[in-house]
Order: sequence, then structure tokens, then C-alpha cells
Amino acid sequence: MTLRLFNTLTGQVEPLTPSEGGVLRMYACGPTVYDYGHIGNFRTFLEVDVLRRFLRLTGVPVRHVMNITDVDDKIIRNAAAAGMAIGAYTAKYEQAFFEDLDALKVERPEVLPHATEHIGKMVELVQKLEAAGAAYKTEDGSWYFRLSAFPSYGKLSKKDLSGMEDGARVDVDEYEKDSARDFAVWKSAKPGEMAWDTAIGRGRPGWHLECSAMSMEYLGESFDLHAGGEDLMFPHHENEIAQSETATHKPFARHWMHVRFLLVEGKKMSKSEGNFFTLRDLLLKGYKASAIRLALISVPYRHQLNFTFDGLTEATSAINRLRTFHERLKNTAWPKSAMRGSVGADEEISQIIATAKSDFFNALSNDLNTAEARAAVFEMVRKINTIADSGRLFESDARAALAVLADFDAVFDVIRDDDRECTRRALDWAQASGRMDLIDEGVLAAAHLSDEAIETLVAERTQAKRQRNFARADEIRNQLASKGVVLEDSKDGVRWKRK
RNA sequence: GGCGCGGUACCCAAGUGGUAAGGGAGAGGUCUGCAAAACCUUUAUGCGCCGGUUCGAUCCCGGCCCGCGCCUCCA
Repeated sequence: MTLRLFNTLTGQVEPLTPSEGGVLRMYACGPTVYDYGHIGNFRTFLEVDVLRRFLRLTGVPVRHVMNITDVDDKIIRNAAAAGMAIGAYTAKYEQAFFEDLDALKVERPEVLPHATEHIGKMVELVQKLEAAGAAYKTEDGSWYFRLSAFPSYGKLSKKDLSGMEDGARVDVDEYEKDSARDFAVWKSAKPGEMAWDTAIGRGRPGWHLECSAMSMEYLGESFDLHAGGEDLMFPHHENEIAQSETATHKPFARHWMHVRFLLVEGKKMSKSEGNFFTLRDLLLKGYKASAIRLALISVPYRHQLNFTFDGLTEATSAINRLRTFHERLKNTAWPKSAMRGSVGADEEISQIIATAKSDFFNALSNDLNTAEARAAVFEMVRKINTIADSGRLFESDARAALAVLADFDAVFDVIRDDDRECTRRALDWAQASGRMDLIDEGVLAAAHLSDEAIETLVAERTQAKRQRNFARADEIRNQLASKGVVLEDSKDGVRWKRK
């Protein structure tokens, strides 16, 4: 089963396979750690996570590199405003970033290089460019890439810059550049700014240069896939290509994946619109980490996703359905298959499960169609539930269905329930950092209700029911419901779960 | 203005040249002390609008309307 993925470079859906050594080498642009990540950031990381998980599921090992940009203009500005040293400032937000990735169950890339630890490689790259006549130094000590040195500039974003090479719009601060379109590869430092003393002068790397240097350092001069948010296509990725290919005379990344932006409640997310959310904001409002994960990956990565609170509620319900089904299959004592009498039912059930499995794999193979993959599994859930209700499900069927569910979860990862723990951590963070204002009251109340306290009330209710004291039983049920605990009476006793 | 994406039921959202997946919500039912869960039934003669190609178009082509993205470091 080979993944076919849209390649921005060619504009076509193409097979994505390792070019050598059997390991797929991929690079994804990581965060600039200057603030808490917002859900738009996480959509991109989540989609890349879906990609790497599916590759692994289909037997393709992955070497995934993601940079951490820990020096840039925003970092310098924000750290100064916060009165913190750059290193301490970025460490704080890098840690927060990884906490958020953990909550969303985004797998850790194999390599996580920091920009500040690869200055030497970046300087080397500038020197190579200079030797090739493609980089020049300006009076203030900054270095620029000469766009005219790379004729195929624009091949990724399909931009033809020939007509606008030296347009009227010249940035006053950058009057020294040979051409308005030339971009910085090395920035001279203003007094007091973070800087390195290097062979090309004192300064700090340009953002584009970081990604070129670190991707090639860990993946080689040519590698299989480069991914990022759609906004990075131009100019960031275009610049990476120009620098890298000029320096090496080899093709940079073969395949390019771009994740579309999301909208929030129908509008582009922005602080001024009031629709700007970090992961922590949502967790503290009572939305589950798993629901956020599912909502963000259910729409295929090349489509604009409209992120809404209704969508989050929908995802929560969908996950409950999956988890309930999973519990049912796992915990019911299904009759042994040897006892199966008729052969006809057997065939039908195998067919349902086999179809679900192949539909699931086909959907993801087809440019990561997560919506269709999800549908394949839900169809199986409904049909198997029906068969189970009619008493025709046997142990071997349950096992086979669970195996499909396991494949699904190897990519989607929403069945195992760590939601309470994630919310707990968000609450701890809010308390520690004085952001109590973000916490929803219901979330706090639910967090304070221990499993033991619930068990005690459930036991009392069972006792009341046995004595046919339904008034008391209902009172307890309502009390728990108000704190987000749902009870289900079944033949095998009472089940409870947190909503 | 240049380049690109999209408009599918109440909401979200797949999809195909031959007549509409899936999820959520709603309604009715089975089950239950009542609920919940699960299941069943039900909700687009219809896929932005107008033409064209075709035996046949939601899917192909053209035009129009609407929404969105990128076009100076925002994922």
C-alpha cells in the first residue's frame, strides 16, 4: 500500500516513497517559540503527525526532522518586553509547545534541532553561497541572497517574478539591497541584540537559512519530503529551495506538502476578531484534547477547515461512540467461535470487517483522506453493533473488528482516554501562571470530583435501586450528571463515564 | 490586479460521467422503573446560478455570483 500524496512542486498527487535506504526522510517547519501555540499551528503539526503515523502503519520507517526556531525578531522583542533572557524565554515556550503536542498526542519527530545550536552550519552555507556569487554583504553587515542567481525561483509557488523584479515597493530599511526581492540570509545585530561572532561577521541567521541548513544537516542535500503550513510556501520554502539548490547544485526536497489554514467560526483566526484560541484556552473551557485532535484532523489537510465549537461537540460525540464500541468489543464475553453453527453469518461479518479495513487504508493512501477513513470505520461500528445486538457476534469477529479499530487508532489516536489528565495539567498550568480567569467553572467542579467519590455515589444509587427507591436513585444520577458524569445501567451493572 | 482553493441536507463533511459516504443534531420506534448506551426508521428527485458537451453531469467545458487563501519572515 503506497501513499499517494499531493506534491505542491508538480501540482499532482504522486506516490511518496523513500528514495534510498528504505527510510523516508522528511522535514517539517517547526515552531518559533515566542508564545503559546494556537490551534492553527497545531492543525499543521497534527496533519504531519497523521502522515508519519500512516507511513509507519504501512511499513515505511520515517526520519522526521522538525526545527525549533529559538532566535528571531519576535523572540528578541518579546523577551525584552518580558524582561527575560532569550534562552530562558524560549525554553519556557518550547516546553509549553511540547506539552501541547503531548496533549494532542502528536508524536515526537526523530530529530529536533535548535537554530541556535547550528549557527556554524548556517555560516558555512552563506559562505558557499558567496563563493557561488549568490550572496553578498551589505554595509550594515547583513547578508542577502541574490535572487537573480537562481533563475527557477518561484517554481514551488508558481510565481513569475520577472515582471516585478525591481518594483516600486522598496523597503526603506533595506535600501542597501541590490534588488528589492533579495532576501536576508544573515542579519547584522543591533546593539544589545543576541548575536554570534562568526567568519561572516557578527549577527544572527535569517529564518529561511535555518531550515535549509538544518534539514540538509540531518537528511542530506536531497531528501524525500518537506512539509509546512500553506503560508510558508512563499516566500519561506521558495527561499529554502533557492539557497539550498544554489549551494549544492542538487534538487532539495522531492516532494512538498502544504497544509491549508483553518478558519475559526467562519473567519480567519485573529486576536482582533476574538476567535484566536490556544490549546490551553480550549482545554480550560472544558473541551477534550481528544476532541480537538479529531476535529483538527477530520477534514483532509488540503481543505480549509472551519473550526467551530459545534464541531468540537460533534467530535466529542463521535469519540464517545468509538470508545463505547471499543469497550463493548473488548469487555463482552462473546461466544467462542467453535460454537458457531451457521457458516453464512460468518461470511457476512468477515466481509464487513475486511471492507472497513481496505476502505480505511485506501482512503488514507489517497492523499490522506481522513474524512473517508473515518467514515469507513464508523460504518463498521454501526454494522457490527447491529450484529452484536442480534447475538450473532463471536469472539473471533470481535477480535478482527478490534484489529481494524487498532489500525484506525494507530493514526487517529483518540480511543485511549487521557483527556482528564490533559485537562488536569492545563488546570495546573493556569493556577501556576495566574490564568484562573480562563477556567470554566464546570471544568473545575468536575476536576474536583474524584473517581472514589463517584464510585461511592454509584454504589449508594445501586442500593437505592435495589430497594426500588427510584427517587433517591434519580437524585444521585442527576447530581452526578450536573458534574459531567453519565451513568448507564446495563445487565452487567452500572457503567459511568465522564462526559 | 496576479496566482490558487472552495460553494453538497439543520450543522460538519466525503464522493463519483449513470443518478448522493460518514458524523452530529432533530423526529418516531425497540430496550429500560425512568434514563443512558445500542439498534431500527426517518431528514438532499437534490449537490451556488446559467449555458454547453454527452444516451446520461453534482462530477467535464464556458460564463456569472458568493466565500476564502497567498502575493514584505502568520502554521
